[in-house]
Amino acid sequence: MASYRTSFSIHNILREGLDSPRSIQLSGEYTNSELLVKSEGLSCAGSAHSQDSNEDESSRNSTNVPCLLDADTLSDRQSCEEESTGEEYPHSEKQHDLELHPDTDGEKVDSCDFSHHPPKSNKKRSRAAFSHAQVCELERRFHVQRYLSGPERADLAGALKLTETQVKIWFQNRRYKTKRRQIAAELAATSTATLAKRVAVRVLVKDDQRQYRVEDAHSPHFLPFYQSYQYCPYMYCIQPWLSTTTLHGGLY
DNA sequence: TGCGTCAAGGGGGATT
DNA sequence: AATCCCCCTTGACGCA
Repeated sequence: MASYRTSFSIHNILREGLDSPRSIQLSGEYTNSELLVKSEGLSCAGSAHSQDSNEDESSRNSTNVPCLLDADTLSDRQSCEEESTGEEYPHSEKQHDLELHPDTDGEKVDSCDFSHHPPKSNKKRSRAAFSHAQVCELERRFHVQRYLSGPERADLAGALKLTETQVKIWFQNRRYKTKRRQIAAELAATSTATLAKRVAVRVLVKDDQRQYRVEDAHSPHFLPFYQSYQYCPYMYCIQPWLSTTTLHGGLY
């Protein structure tokens, strides 16, 4: 596993946030000290992030919410202790480059400093890994508002030392991720309910006559139709709208 | 090594 | 034309 390191640290962010006029307090939603606590103590850890399904309009209007993280987001990143005590953050070369040239975009990948990891190919794409503090702040902001205006995006990008494009794409991906999870959850709920209510029944018919007694259907070899897909995947090809001539002696 | 996650690529539509 | 968005895919990465 490659560990990306730059001389850039959270303290740099925090120091800039404290010293520069572009304070980390972007829209009165959080303060420098809050970010300091979050970054050094990382109060976001283990918090019960609002589930995606709960990210409703009300959350957009809320202010000063604690820094929150998805469980998965938290889990697949380094521990807070690691990040908070270390002077350096994992960053890709691209990320480093983007920070050095905040106005540039993806094309800059090829001109990255690969002194630590010589490129195998000039076209090899590297994936930026945002720091825990950056993700934490992005998540917190996302929880407050799911869409950013141009100036808001610029402020957030500046505060987090990311490009506006990175912030934009992060919010885009985050919204899509939220939607996917919500759909998956709804699908799981409805399919469970549907399966409980509806059971597909196979009926063997020939010459308009049922070819078995009803009680036979309870025998193990009469699998429900949907179960038979598991064993006969090609069965989905059998369409119910096929002509009766075709299906006589077959399955309905 | 397969799989899940995630930042980014890119197509296509809507808006200005 | 520029910009944003959604949607899906790609490629890198980390983990069991």
